[in-house]
Amino acid sequence: MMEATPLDERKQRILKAVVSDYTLTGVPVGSQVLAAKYFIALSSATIRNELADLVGTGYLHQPHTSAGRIPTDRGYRYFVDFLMEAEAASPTARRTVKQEFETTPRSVDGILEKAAMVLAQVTENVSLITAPEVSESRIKHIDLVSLEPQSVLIILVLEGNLIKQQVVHLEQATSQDDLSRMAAMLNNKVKGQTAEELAGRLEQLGPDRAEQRRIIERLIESITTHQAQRQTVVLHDGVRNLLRHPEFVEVSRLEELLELLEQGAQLASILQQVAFEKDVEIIIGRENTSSGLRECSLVLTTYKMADRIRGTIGVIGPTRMHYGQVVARVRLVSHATSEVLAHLGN
Amino acid sequence: MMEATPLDERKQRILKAVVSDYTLTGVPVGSQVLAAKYFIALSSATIRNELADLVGTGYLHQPHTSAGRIPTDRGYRYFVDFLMEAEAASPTARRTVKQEFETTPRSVDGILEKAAMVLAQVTENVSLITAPEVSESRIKHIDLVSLEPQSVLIILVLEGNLIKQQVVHLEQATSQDDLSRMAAMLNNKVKGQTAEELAGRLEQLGPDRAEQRRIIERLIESITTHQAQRQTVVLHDGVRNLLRHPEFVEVSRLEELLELLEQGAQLASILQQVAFEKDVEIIIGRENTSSGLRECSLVLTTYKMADRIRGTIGVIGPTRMHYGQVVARVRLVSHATSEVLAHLGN
DNA sequence: ATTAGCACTCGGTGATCGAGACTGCCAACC
DNA sequence: GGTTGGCAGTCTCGATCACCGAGTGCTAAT
Repeated sequence: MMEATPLDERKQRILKAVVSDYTLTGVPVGSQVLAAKYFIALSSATIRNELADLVGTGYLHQPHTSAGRIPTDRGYRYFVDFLMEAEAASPTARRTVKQEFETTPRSVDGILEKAAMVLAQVTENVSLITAPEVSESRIKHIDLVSLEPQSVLIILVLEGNLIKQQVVHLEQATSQDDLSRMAAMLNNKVKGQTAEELAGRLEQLGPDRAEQRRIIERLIESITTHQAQRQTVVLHDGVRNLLRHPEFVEVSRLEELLELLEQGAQLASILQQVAFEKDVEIIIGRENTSSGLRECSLVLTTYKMADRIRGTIGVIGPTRMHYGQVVARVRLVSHATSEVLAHLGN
Repeated sequence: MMEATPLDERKQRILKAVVSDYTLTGVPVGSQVLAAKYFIALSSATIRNELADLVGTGYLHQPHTSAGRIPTDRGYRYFVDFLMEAEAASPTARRTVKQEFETTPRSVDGILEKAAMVLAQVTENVSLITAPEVSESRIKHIDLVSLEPQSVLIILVLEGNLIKQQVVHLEQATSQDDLSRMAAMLNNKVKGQTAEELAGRLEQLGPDRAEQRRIIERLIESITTHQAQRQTVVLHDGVRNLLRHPEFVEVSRLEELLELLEQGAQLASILQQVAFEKDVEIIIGRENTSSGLRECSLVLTTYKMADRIRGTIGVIGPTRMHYGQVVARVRLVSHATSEVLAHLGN
């Protein structure tokens, strides 16, 4: 591995200029362009020397001998960590987000879908959103519907009007009337708890008729285990945006990426590992463990509901992206989404 | 437009051979290849004469003077209408479908998602499925949950354990207890009806306390109108499969297609127009009204639930596809899906 | 009606060449 | 010593060209 050479101020400015120009044009940046556009005071020869150093220390890459320079993953990393200036989201983007969020469905699902759509639109990349963990969500309402004598449909209404269903088989036949009574009782007991908390509360149900108790235990057990083993859902939108980026004319990259998106599990684990301390997390190129993301970067942050962090929201795009702008817009949509979710009520 | 020349038997055989060979190889088919592989008894010169006729009548196309022939949309149409032989789905495909459907979720949503996945896999194309029309589905259970004093969450459990939710605002505050009573009453009255039928049944509710009656009217009105204006949902899967087809190296085609898939409305209207008389409907290339589908074909059929046709299932792929095989596999998955849905119970 | 033969057309491949863009290096300069 | 102008060298890219081969259309013979 290259040693972590500290960069002097001029090298930093040059690196920054290379990243800026390259993200803008997509063409390797030469010393003359740099001298003309960014460093009027310096000659191209001087810049050449500096560029050679930056290649030597691994921040820049030279596709071939007579070409300009492009940033390496390491160069991008240095850029986003130290050089990138905070940008504000453009008025256009703000307006789009505002308009789109003016009318939203009154459910978490619908809001997150819309958020994915908007984020894809304003960043011109693929958006990603993890749905809130069901097991951490408070239960608002339970309903039990008899399907067959020994088969019950459990409906959970969670905070944010998120609805989850599951079918459970009982050992004994149970009528809809009995189920309704149990549902009424459960509603009093469990309201406002999470599925996780439910597991520990079994004892507090108090002595009831023994058979009902058995059934209720079965139902609660089903709820807790079912939700625990459920893998995180990742919504996405905007794949069409990728096609506009020249780095995806080679279809093989796209194929790997689509595979990741369509199966979802691997992405879920990446998104769940997002460090929550930082405001916005950026993962660049080969920093990704998935080989399909070698040429991509992720810009991720979190969103909240009821003042708790509930999920990850962000985008995936080519490594050559305008990080400042994307960060600003991801943050914008994240805040807007949290805001809308807050108004959903308890 | 070309006149509809009836093709003599030899021309038919040649057209069939061209389609078969071209779908297999992807290379324009020449007279020598045809003579060697398909018409040992004939010379290439004879075949050349026939080919020239077929070009003249619009069934074949010649990319340039010294190239072989490829089928036109018209050629494909003639092929699928008159020449295509019924194929059986391969044992591999059968096995895949069987295995995948062995464990399915006990809800329409989950089953259709799985069906989309399987169909994409066995046809190596993009699969499409329309969800059943909610307004035509029988209501199994209604639940009312108070969100805020004047705001109610309506939960409908439809046949197939399909759950639909909506939020409705009331003119007056209503307690959860009152809502629960109304829900119980509604459950007795509406069970087994469709949302469409509900509209006409208002009168039969009988004289109740006037205020409750008003609320119930409001709820039912909300259900019927809400469902009516809901646009059909189109599930899809397998976009990654398209990238394997050489016709999509040109990314612009892909972009149009993705746009269609991600917005969905236009596709929905196409799928809903599928003629139900025919077993399998095939739409070829420019027969499509959408410009994004100019180079694609659709192979569509229907699926059933509770012995009624409920939706469309099929694939979208390049015009150059192995129609016989795709038809067999679409039919296979359609039947398997209907079968699984039947076992969901009422 | 079929076919062998033949001249012709045209796309694809590979080689060649020149222009242009940059570099690296060196010597001169401040 | 850092900086700079100059220059030779390298490499990509696009255009041009010739050639090969596949495939055709036509004609005359069968």
